[in-house]
Amino acid sequence: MSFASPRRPGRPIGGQLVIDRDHVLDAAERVIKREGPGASLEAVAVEAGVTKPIVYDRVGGRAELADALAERLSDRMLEATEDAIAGETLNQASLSRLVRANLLAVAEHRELFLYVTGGNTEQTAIGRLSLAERSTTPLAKTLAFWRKSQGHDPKVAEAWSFGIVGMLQMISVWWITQPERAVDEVASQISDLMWNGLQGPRK
Amino acid sequence: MSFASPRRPGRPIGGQLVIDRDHVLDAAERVIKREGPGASLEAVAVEAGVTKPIVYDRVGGRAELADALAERLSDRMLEATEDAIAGETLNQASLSRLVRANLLAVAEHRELFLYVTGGNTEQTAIGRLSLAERSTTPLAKTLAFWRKSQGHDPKVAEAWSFGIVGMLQMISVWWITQPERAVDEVASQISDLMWNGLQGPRK
DNA sequence: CCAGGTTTCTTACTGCTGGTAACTTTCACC
DNA sequence: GGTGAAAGTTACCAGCAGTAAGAAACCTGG
Repeated sequence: MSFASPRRPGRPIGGQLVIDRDHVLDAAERVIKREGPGASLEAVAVEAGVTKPIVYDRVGGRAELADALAERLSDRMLEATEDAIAGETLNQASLSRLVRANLLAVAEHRELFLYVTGGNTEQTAIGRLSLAERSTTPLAKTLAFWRKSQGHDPKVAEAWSFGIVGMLQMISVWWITQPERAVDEVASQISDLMWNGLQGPRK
Repeated sequence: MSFASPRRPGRPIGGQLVIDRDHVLDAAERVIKREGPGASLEAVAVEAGVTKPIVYDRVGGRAELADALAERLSDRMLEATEDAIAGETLNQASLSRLVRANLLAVAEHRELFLYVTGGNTEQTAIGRLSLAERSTTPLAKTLAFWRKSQGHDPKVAEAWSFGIVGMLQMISVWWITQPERAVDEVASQISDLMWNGLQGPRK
């Protein structure tokens, strides 16, 4: 859609804006999937059928692109994990399915995941946190509620959610470089660790 | 030491090799500490008092530099965490000290940590795994032994150690961007989560 | 003692990328 | 119709990773 054919400089003949932000972001995802996490903004522009300044106008520079793609990716992953537990109350089995769904979602968007969690060169932390925070914010709320309902201090929720997300991210990176490993086994092992940890201290 | 003054091309007057690998790596650490994780190889060369081809000869390109620095950093962090538990058998209190020592070590080498765990652009995963694997390998051994001694299946050790290291890395990144947060509180919360998780299923 | 090869380092370059300034064409309004 | 805003493109700059080629000192065989 919106095939900006004019190779001619100047305002397009039809008038009005032709290329929207999502068109550029879609192109970016295709390029990253094809060329890997090292894909350049120039390649994104070519894939989108526009020129570089358009990319900068619509989404900003490299850091902002990573941030925008992080938002899209985290939405998809949240959706996938929520589907996995399907409204069921949290228990060991549903947690295992959640971890499994997370691993599979990362594998499906492998290159995109590496791009988003990878370096923004300047402030590397931001890139990794930007994906993480979109997951930790809802997770922290759930955790705080869960803790309170069990008569425990909900204050740990924020730190725990970052810990859990970090665990999932590292396991994902590790797993996608170990293709022979069975996803069910890894998901089961990790969900065991998480589930026991979440129970709080034994009396 | 080894102040290569000759701005003149050609073999140095004293004969023999003058700049060794460690000299370049030391310079790289200083530059990264001063200029942040985005420091260039050119800046490293200047700081070392040499030119770029020397850097490439001694340590290789950007990826190899990150790998070499990851090795140094992981050595220091392992030392710091081992000092924290000081040979004591693993329990909840010593685990908390371990997590605390880890956080403080990351804070001390903040920029270097971000450089090492940050993007190697091309294959981002490698950079993060290279630091992680140096921690997980000994940790997995310890975990496997611990599990066996408690009558549990030691097979989970590898996945668990990656999960734990990922948790620590993410918590570290999060914590160093939240300077107001008390380190003892975070260390205590995270060690709680870990300790309970490690205990295995309750009967 | 000196010619040629070896070691060690520098100069100078290529190719690419992120980012931007300046120009060009069309539209919309009065 | 003329004028300014809108929407693009061309063409550029600066900086960086990485490398090829050359220059000075040292070493070795005759």
